[in-house]
Formats: sequence, C-alpha cells, structure tokens
Amino acid sequence: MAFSDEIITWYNQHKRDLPWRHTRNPYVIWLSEVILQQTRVEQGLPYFYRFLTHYPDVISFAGAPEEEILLHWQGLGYYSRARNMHKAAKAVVAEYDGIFPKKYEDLIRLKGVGEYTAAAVASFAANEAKAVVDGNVFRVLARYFGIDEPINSSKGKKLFLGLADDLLDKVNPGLYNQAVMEFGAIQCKPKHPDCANCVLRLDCRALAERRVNQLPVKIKGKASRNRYFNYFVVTMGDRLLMNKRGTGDIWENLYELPLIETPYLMDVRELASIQEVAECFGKGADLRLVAGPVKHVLSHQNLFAQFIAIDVQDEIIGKKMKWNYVFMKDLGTLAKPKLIYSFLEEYMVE
DNA sequence: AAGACGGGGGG
DNA sequence: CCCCCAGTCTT
Repeated sequence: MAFSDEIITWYNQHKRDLPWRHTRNPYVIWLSEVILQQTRVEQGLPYFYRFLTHYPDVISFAGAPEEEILLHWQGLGYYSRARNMHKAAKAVVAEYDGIFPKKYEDLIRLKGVGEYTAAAVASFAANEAKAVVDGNVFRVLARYFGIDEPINSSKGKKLFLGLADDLLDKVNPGLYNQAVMEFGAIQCKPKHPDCANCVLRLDCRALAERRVNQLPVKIKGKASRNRYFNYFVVTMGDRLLMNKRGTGDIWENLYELPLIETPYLMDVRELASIQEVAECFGKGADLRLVAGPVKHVLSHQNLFAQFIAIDVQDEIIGKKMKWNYVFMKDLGTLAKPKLIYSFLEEYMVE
C-alpha cells in the first residue's frame, strides 16, 4: 500500500475526536491552527473554546479591542500570535468583506499565517492540495526515510517540504494532512514511539537501521541569557501601580508591575542604593522583599524575579510615563504574563 | 541563516 | 536539566 494510504487507514482507526475536525469553516480552523502553533492540543483546547465563545466569527474578532484579545490569550504564550490574529481578522473584514479566505495564496498573506498554517486551513477547509509540514511531519518523514539532514536548516526545510509535496494524497489532501500529523503525535512520538506495533515498521528506514531515537536531527539554538527583574509593589489605597510593556522585548503590550532591571541579582539593601530606584521612588526608600527571587523560564531567557514592596510618600506619576495606578478590582481586566498574575494571585488576595 | 518569542509537560 | 510542542517574524 502507498505511504499515504497506510497513514490514512491508520488515521481512520486511531484518530482522536477533536472539535476543529468537525468543521470546514476556515475561520474556526484558522483559530485552532494559530492556537496550536508550538502548543500542545491539551493546552490549547480551553483557549479554542474560549475564543469561539467570545468571537464566534471573524467580524466579532476584528471588532474586539486588542487588550481584550490579549486578556483571553493570557497564559498561552507567544503573544504575537494574538496580536497578529487581530491584524489578520481586521484585514479579512477590510479586504474580503468579512468572508474568511480558503485559498492558500490568500491565507499566506495574513499576519501570523505562515506556510504551515496556510496549508492547514486551505487543505482542511477547501481540500486544497498543499502539504502541511509541522514538527510531526518532520519527524515522521525523517524516520521513515532515514534522513539525517537537520530539520531546522535551510537545506533540510527545502528537502522535507519537497518530500511532503510528493507524498501528499492529491485526492484527499485534507484528510492526509490530518492523518500524517496525528500519526506523528500518537504513533511516531518524539520519545518512545511504538515501533513494534507500527503499520510502517516494515518500510521504516530508521527502524531498520536502529536510528529511530536519533531522528530527526535538529541544530541546537543559542543558550538562554539570564535577566534580573525587580518588580515593585506600590499601593495607594485600593490601587496598585502597574506598567504597560512596550515593544522590542518580551510580553509586548502586556501589563506588569513597575520594573527595574539590574545586571545581576541584588538584595534589597543594594537595590535601595542604586540611582534608578532613587529616581523613581525617592532617596532612602524602605524596601521589603515580598517574594523571590523566583526563576521564570522563557524560550530564550531565564528570568530571576524579585517582588519588593515599597512605601512611597508622593503619588508616582510622570516619572515613568507608562506607570499608572490601577484599581485592584480592575486587575483582572489587564492581560498579564504568567509570572505576574501568579504573583498577584498569591500575594494580593484579601 | 540565525534569533526571538511563552508556557507546559515528559523523561 | 534537556527536549518537544499542528510556527512565524525579524534581522
């Protein structure tokens, strides 16, 4: 049997029942695909339902404020996905009269829609013959064909893209695409794939050569850098000083506590002596460590965060333009990174 | 071509 | 601790 037929037969017997597999609505499929970028199904599922409930169609999505979309996205990570989705939704309303496109060539022009997502939406919603190549597909192909070209090199990407196109079932591209990804997720897993019971075991090159656990090959990225975040807990009555993050760094447009970053971990005594603290809060301020340092790991950074309570005489306004007092009861309406809302939940509840 | 961008789960 | 996850964008 052909590769695609084996995969599809396997899929029909083993597929999970996932909500986005019951629709051909390109908007709904796009929603699911962006949520699932670099994200496990179990983690993305509640967000998929949440977004579908709040924004049942692309018109409502486009009409929502970015802050609200970010709030619903809170905790999912890679927040540029949410910001780009908003831009894409507005573009669909403006350029396609609110009719979500199904063609690869249209989809690929939308913000946040790359080759994978465009192929996924086009093939699932309109059965367009475009092969998806995600982490699952890379792994399945690398193993089945015994390819040791790194999947994240330019050469490797080209190689796997071409291979995926050759293997694509041209009659049922949507079904095949679903199938090969599901096969990678359930059968040809990264660790401990169940090769003994695999329908492709007789033709799998990696298995024949005992190289399954060495494939796919991936070039390692750069090591993470360490950063030291000193967050200040500044209250005034029933209000808390908050900061909206800008561009050019992590957590763009999300809210956090007032932050002073230092080149290394300082204790509160040393912190109290530095110029920036004096500029922001006045000289000789009384600092109390409330929590931390806690380590918070991002994809390319290790954050070491301390939370420091401080009593200020005067209202802090204008020293840092983006610092503003927010009513405690309204904190829930602000999109915050996990590090921040975890702290707030633990220490700011009455 | 290489880095940056979150957060969670598993070994 | 390291790797991986239904990737994309920027430099």
